[in-house]
Amino acid sequence: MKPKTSTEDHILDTAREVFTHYGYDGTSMQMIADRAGINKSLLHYYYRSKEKLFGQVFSRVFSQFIPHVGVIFMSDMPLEEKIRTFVDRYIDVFLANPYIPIFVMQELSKNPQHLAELIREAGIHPELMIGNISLMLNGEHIRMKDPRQFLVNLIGLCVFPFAARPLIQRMMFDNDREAYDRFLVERKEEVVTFMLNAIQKA
Amino acid sequence: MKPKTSTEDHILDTAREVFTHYGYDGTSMQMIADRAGINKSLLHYYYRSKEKLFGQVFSRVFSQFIPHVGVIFMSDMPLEEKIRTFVDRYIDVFLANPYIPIFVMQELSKNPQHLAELIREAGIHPELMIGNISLMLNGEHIRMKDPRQFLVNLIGLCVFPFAARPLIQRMMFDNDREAYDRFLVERKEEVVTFMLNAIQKA
DNA sequence: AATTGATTTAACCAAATAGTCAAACTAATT
DNA sequence: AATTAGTTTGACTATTTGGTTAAATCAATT
Repeated sequence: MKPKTSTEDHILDTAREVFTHYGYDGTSMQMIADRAGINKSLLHYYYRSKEKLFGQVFSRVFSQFIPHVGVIFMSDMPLEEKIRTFVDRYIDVFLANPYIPIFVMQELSKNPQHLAELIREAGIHPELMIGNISLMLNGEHIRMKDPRQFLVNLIGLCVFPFAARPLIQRMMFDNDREAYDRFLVERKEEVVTFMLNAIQKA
Repeated sequence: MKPKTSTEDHILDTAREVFTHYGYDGTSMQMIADRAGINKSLLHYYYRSKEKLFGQVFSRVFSQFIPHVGVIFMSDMPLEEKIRTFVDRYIDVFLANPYIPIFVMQELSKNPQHLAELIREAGIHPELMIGNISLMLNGEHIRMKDPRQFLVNLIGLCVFPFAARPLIQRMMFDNDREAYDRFLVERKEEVVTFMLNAIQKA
């Protein structure tokens, strides 16, 4: 009972799975076709080339990776709740799609040329975001004043455990997948209190 | 006036450059040969296959990526100095070899099979490290008790800005390379005080 | 100068790759 | 039943890939 457009979407979904796991160079059109259970020519029929297909996948995944900080930090929640909301949602995204962080960072590192376009395309306005957070950090009781350091710390604390998952899981958790998943969930609260303690004046 | 063994080493160095930037799949033997200014067959003469060559490169780079926390945290420095020393050295490694973080994480994510062997080979003993840090966090004035969360936070704060460099540099620094380099240096001190504030009891 | 061993090269091979194309199939319309 | 337009396939191509091999070059020793 697939809807009419199923094939095209099915290809995109499969391509996303394979590309995000193995990267652009590590993925062949044949792999995608096999995994999708269709003929390779169909990939070219719907998406003209590997690059085009990859482009579609990447811009989707990219907009998931870029945290829409603006929306959350623009609201009138108290600081603590802003941080908590952000951490919560962001970590959830990665729990559902574990390969996103490495994938995005690796591909961007290999060719950052289209980055400007991607940012525009995703409707992100970094300057606003920065200015916004700068205001927020202006309070009397806040130690940390640099919005950039704040953001890098906050995002890094969320992203890193996913990017380095194999390593950490093996070295610190006896390669026990479930134990590491529990760790990641506990981490939501941990990151929030960690951030709050760190930015407040002693 | 190259020393006798120059070719073999030259190949390994060049391979490291290319592999770390473009990844295993993104690198061809021809690329390495060209960049090294030698014939492709020489690569096979000295290192029998692409996998073997890559293996040598990876285990070298891997041992640079794994922070030798043990040595530093086993010493009798005061806590603050331990953290400062660690952050300082670790960030310096990446300032000198910017591609290491993404490279290691990406390749490990694609195939984590040899990880156990690599860890053994690098002479790392995670359990000792963990136990060690656990003791250190036992002080009355320390809030954070979980050595794993501590380590992931500490390492993540150092690694992330390098892994996500293209993104952060573009979004927060107008793609100004030098500005971002300054940011990274300032960050050494920032991370230290950030960590100290975060782990201490309010 | 001749011999010997290690180094370096050019020519080659089989497999895999992205991409093309015409033919076959499907389903709806006339 | 015939036509038509969209979909799917298998066969094909040109290029690139990792890898092999025999010949050429080089450097030291006799």
